[in-house]
Amino acid sequence: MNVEFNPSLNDKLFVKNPQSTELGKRIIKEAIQLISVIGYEQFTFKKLAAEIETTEAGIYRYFLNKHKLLIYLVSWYWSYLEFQIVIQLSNVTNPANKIKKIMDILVWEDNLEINFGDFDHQALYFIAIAEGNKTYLSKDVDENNRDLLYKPFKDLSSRISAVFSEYNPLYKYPNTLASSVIDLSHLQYFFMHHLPRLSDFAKKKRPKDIEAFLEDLVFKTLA
Amino acid sequence: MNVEFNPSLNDKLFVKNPQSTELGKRIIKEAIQLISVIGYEQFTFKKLAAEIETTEAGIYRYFLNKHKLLIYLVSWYWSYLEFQIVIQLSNVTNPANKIKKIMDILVWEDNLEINFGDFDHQALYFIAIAEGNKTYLSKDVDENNRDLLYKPFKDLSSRISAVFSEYNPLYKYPNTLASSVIDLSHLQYFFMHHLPRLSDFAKKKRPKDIEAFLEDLVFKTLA
DNA sequence: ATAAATCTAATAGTATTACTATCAAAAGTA
DNA sequence: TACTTTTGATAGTAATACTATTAGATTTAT
Repeated sequence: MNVEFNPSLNDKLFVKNPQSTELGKRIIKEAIQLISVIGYEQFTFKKLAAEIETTEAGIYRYFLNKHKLLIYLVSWYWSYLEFQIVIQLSNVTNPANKIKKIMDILVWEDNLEINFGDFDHQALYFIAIAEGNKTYLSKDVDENNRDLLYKPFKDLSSRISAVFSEYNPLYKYPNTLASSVIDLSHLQYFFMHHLPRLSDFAKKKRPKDIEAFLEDLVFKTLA
Repeated sequence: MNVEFNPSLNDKLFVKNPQSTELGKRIIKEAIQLISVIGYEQFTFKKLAAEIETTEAGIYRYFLNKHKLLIYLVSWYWSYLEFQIVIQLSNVTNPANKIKKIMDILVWEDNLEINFGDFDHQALYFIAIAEGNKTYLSKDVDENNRDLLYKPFKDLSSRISAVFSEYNPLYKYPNTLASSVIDLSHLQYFFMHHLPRLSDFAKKKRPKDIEAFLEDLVFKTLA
């Protein structure tokens, strides 16, 4: 199945909109591949340029630096998750079921039947896991925040928070719990694969176990 | 009050033990200052060398690169937290009180009356918050893990996990919950100050509120 | 249809970063 | 005194993170 999904990301993320040209789209597609393979630190515009057979300067025409490119990719991912939540919750009325659905969306299996755009979704998921919080854990966080670069992340969090409040209007920390759950869905996936002693799921490495942990945590906390 | 606390950190973290010489100790002290001010990305050995009036090469004699130096600093911090837990829990018998004490240690006020070593403890706390997970969110995580570089973090997590299991031996995910709580204690401090919509404490910015959130979360989850 | 304007690509640079190597002076130690 | 360790100073390299300039291609205006 193939549906259109084109989130309108903040202008300040790019010099020139990569969705507007063929080269721009190739930059996005190959950047996802390359970052997921070699990691953000080892990733350079020069290496990316070599992959897509253009020049460094060609990429600078689209993105000011690699940090903005990372924020662009991860923002796309947050928007995508929010969109998933909106459509998958559209015909669910029971708040408990909504929460279960959200946990299912946050923790992936590679069970995605709907593909948006021509790129490797799982690679983008891995980028969100391993590099996602580098988008804000930097000294320019306040400036970027003023430019609204983290809006997709906050929108996602707010939407989850709203469901938590629907389930229990008296719970005092819905925003904190929502941002925590998003973060943990990634962190525990990483620990499960790389730092087993920090996890209880390292033997079987089943994403479903992380989902169970998060569901248990959320339902008990909201009870 | 001044007490000795010198964790013996893994040999592979450094080329030459910085605790063994005066210059080494100055490197640690000023690195903490500099990283907390300009952030890990902007931090370079050249800038650090300028601060302490030595040369770049002088610092390379102690640390292979800035990533190892960061892991060194953060490892020191994990060891320090574990030590705090050990001493502060030594005369507490009630598991619930132990958990409260742990949350209190994880979330700081600048209420530290005991100082170990000659450096800015709060600056190191800020480094742990903003840069801590960059120590493992990198492509060399598996190699570093084989070299046992993350042992202090895991030891801390295991100790907390053990208290959770003491409180409720039937809880299925003590390790996951422990590593989650450590991470969240930092993440929510960061959100509270920089990304308010992701937090419920941005108005008052009181660390005690984060502590209350975590306590509530842990006790309900373990119940 | 042609000139002007604009958009894109390619080349060539620079400053900084992340190192490595070497050599000699100073200081502490046996 | 000799020996080892520590520090300092200098110099250099490869890679990174950009910037500036120009030429070619494409679009638009007349």
